[in-house]
Order: sequence, then C-alpha cells, then structure tokens
Amino acid sequence: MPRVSDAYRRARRDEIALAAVRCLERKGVHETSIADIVEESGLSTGAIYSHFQNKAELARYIVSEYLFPRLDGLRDAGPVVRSPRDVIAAMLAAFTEDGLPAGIVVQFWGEAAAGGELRAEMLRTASRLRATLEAALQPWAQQRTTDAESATALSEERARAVIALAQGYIAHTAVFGPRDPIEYLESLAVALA
Amino acid sequence: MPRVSDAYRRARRDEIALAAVRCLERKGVHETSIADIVEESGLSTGAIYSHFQNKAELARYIVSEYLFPRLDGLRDAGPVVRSPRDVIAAMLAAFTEDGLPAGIVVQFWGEAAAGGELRAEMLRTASRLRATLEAALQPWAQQRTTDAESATALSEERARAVIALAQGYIAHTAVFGPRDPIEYLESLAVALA
DNA sequence: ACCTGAACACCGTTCAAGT
DNA sequence: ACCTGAACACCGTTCAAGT
Repeated sequence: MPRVSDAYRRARRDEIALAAVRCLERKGVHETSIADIVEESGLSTGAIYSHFQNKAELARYIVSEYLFPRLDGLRDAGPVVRSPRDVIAAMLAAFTEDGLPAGIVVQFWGEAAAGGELRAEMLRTASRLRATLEAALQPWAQQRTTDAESATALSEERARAVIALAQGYIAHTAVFGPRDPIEYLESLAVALA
Repeated sequence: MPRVSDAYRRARRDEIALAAVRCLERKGVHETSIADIVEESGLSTGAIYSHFQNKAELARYIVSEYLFPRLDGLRDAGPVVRSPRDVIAAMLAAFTEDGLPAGIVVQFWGEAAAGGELRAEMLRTASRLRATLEAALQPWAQQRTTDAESATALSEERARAVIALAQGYIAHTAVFGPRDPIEYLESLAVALA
C-alpha cells in the first residue's frame, strides 16, 4: 500500500524523468549514467530505484510522456478542415517548438529497434499519436468521401503517411542538422512526382 | 613500423568487424559487449585493442564499411537514364537485399546524433553515398536541362531527396517492421500531392 | 608487432539500515 | 513506504609479460 498519494508519486517520477531528459540533451542516451541523474535531480540512487524499477523503465516513462509534442493545436481546434499537408506541417512545427531534440528521439528509436519492452512502449506512443492525427484529418476525409467508413479508412491511411514523413524529417534533422520543414516536404514532393 | 602487411591488417579488422556485426544483429548496439565480440571472433581482448583504438573506433569502421549497401547496380550501369523514383526504388531494394538490418542502422544514427567522431564518420559515409546517387541521376538530369551546371544542381537536389526518403523508409521499418518500398513511396507521394 | 589475460576504474543494480 | 549510500557483478580499457 502506498503511504503517499498518487499525485506525489507522479510528481516525483516527473521530477526524476525531467532531470534525466536534461542529462540526455547534454550527454546523449548512452552516455547518461544513473550517477548523472542522481546528481542532476539531487536525489540518491535508492530514491530513483524506489520510483523506477530500473534504467529501462525510466526510459520507457520518458518515451511515453515526453517523446512526442502534445499537438494540442491539432486536438482542440474542433471541426477545422486540414489537408494532410497542413497536418504534417503542424506536426513538424510542434516538434521544432516543444519536442525533444531530434537526436534524442532517434536515439530512442535505436534503443527501441533492438526490441524488448521499450519497443512495445514506442509502438503504444506511436499509436496514440496516430489516433490524434486521424482525428485531425477526419473533417478533410469526410469532404472527400461519401460514407463514414471510407472517410475513416482514408484518414487512417494519411495519418500513417504523416507519421512516416515526420519520422523521415526527424531522422534527417538528427543526422544532417536542422532544416526548414516546408522546404523539406516540397523537395520530397517534387522528387516523388 | 608494421611487421605484417596492410592486407593482413585489413583482413584482421574485417574479421573483427564482421564478428561484431553478427553480435549487433543478435543483441543490438548497446547490448553488445567487447566480451561478446571476443567470443564471436575467437580472439582475445588485447587482439581487438591492437587493431582498434577502442569500441568507438570499431563502430566508426563498421559505419564506414558496412552501414550502406554497395549500390553496384547503380554505379556500373553506365549512361542509363533513371528517374529519381527509379533510383530511390533501387536504393531501397539494395537495402532490403544486402544492407544491415534497419534497426542496426537506426541505432548507429542514434549514436551519431549524440555527436563526436561517429557523427563525422556518418556524414562522410553519407557524402560518398550522395556522390553515387548524384552520378546515377546525372543522365536523367541532363535530359531535363540545357546546360551542365543546372544538370548537376538538379541531380544534387534530387540525390538529397533520395537520401531523405531512404532515411524515412529505414526509420519506419525499424520502428514498425518491414513494408513494401513501392507501396511506401506511393503512400507518401499521394499524401504530399 | 601482435597477442594474452589478469587488473583497474566505472557502470547499473541491490540491500541492510535509517526515518 | 520512502530513502540513504556502501557493496556487488559486470563493463570498457590498460598493461606487464609472452611470441
């Protein structure tokens, strides 16, 4: 039985996770040690291990809570009609403004690609993101189709494409440095035409 | 002064690097220890350290020698006219056939994104790849332009887009599993139209 | 010069002991 | 229950000693 409230535990976990994120941005995923997080958070080793089972669970928590920007702009706006290009542009803008640095995101993809529970967490997070994008594309899809079923199928297909494009942009940014999202998308569109 | 020939050293380095790649495919970049590579190669710790300065230099060697497929099909074919879509399709096919698994590639991007010399090696490797793609696109670009200068500019621009698309495909494959390259490209083309 | 393998510093994790 | 910090197993790296 927990002696402290859920809110306290949650706040403590975020305190640790945010200290960890600051370390990641400075040193990278692989180079950040528990000792670094201990120092950055001002807590002790044991305190961290009493809130997270191990370093892997802390990584999973960061993936689920901080890997993707909130996309509140897309979620709250109601039945505004946005094309796939509008949605991908909004997504990349949100990333640039309040997402984790692209390098950190790619490092987590790398860790997740090795398999295990971090991969499962990554897929769960991606699935939530896809649902948000699908909802944002729904009004546009309804304009272009006659029945609700094919509108859902269309917005689902385009949501997957939006995620694929965002992944490409993030990977590109991580390796080659920052680039204007609109120009990036335009250059792909022309190459694929 | 080396007592053995360059060819011997080169062969020994590849022997170690290929043993390391087999470990990576089994266990992932982060989980592969020097002890694993020692066991897989049948050599001793010291033998590995007498051919590579450290684990990081071994990683750089793998990036420079094994990260990208050879693309011989694109290089040897002479003045065949290939559109950007043909080139990207050939590139993704080569990846699927004889490149490292997408998960391993993304893990190296992650390590490289943290900065340091691995990042420099990654950029050098990418630059060689871009030169190959540019050469492959040159005949197509010449058909579409009037002077040599703008043909080069065009093939350079498209080569960058091809690399960006390949990165997106690899990242997507690493996180979501294998997917048909042609179908993947088509879904992006439609979303960007 | 190339190689061996024990020794060393440091990492993630555990756990007896405190509150 | 939450937390402390010393102790432990294991990692990358070094180095005296062999050929």
